Amino acid sequence: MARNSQPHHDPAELGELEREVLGIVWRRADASADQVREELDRPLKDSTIRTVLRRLEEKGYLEHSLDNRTFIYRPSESRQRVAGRAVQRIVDWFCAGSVEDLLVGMVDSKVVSRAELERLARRIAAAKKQEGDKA
Amino acid sequence: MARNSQPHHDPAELGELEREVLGIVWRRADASADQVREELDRPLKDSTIRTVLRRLEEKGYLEHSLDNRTFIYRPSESRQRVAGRAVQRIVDWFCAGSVEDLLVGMVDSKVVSRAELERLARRIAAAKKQEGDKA
DNA sequence: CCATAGTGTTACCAACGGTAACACATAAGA
DNA sequence: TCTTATGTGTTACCGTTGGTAACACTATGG
Repeated sequence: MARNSQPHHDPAELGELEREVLGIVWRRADASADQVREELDRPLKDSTIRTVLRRLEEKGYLEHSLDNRTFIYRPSESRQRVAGRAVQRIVDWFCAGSVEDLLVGMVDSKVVSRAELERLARRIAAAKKQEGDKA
Repeated sequence: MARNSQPHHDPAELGELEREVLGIVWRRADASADQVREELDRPLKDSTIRTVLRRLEEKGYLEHSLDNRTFIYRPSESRQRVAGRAVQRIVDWFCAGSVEDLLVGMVDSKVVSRAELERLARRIAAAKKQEGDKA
């Protein structure tokens, strides 16, 4: 299931290399296969990179345009957005849909540092205030 | 990588059925293979369930004890804790380690409802106050 | 017209997860 | 004691996914 026809892809099902490449494209905002390869530590063949890029596009993470017969890939979505959905999935799976529950767990397991939590709370408050009335 | 010898397992690499089974054990707090099977909608063979349970134990999510030659499985960790680490991984991968960044993304993509955010902020504040001074 | 640089296609293999059969042990009843 | 039920251990098969790449094709620039 979920492997059907839903428009929204599934960030957890990215492999190591795919994540790495996607990360590079996100960092650079756009990239050709060659540029990606240059930013990789591992010495991978050109076809490898291109396969990964194509797969990422098939999965909906990237789009490409042409720059003079060279494919320029750009992210379809911000990494925050993708991350957000990934977290949503985790929440659904493991926390019965409750984000609070998740946060409690993160506090409990010290996944989040206290300092981070503090800034986080501030940030949330700000976001809430900012969007608080519309909708 | 990460498939090496680290003590901490990787929640994203659970399959559909594995998550389902793990969820059942979490809900029940403990369960035998038969009990798990009864709670599943799908009609799966006994050996299937047991294979999944064993794999979950190998991956570190479950432990078992004997109740009169029957294996009783129990979670090794709370689901919140596992979820917490899963989120941590996502943050590392997609948000350069910044939880704030993630939260901003979640707000942005409306993954979290405003009501949830509100309760969340309250909860964080409470947790912060509660544990605020020790450590 | 040829070489260079890029794409499209196809493939191979290991690992994983879903699914299960079968063999083995042993407690419990006949 | 012999047998049956019940539960475990082992092994396997198969489809999908991801890492990796070769090779063929096309068109551009010299």
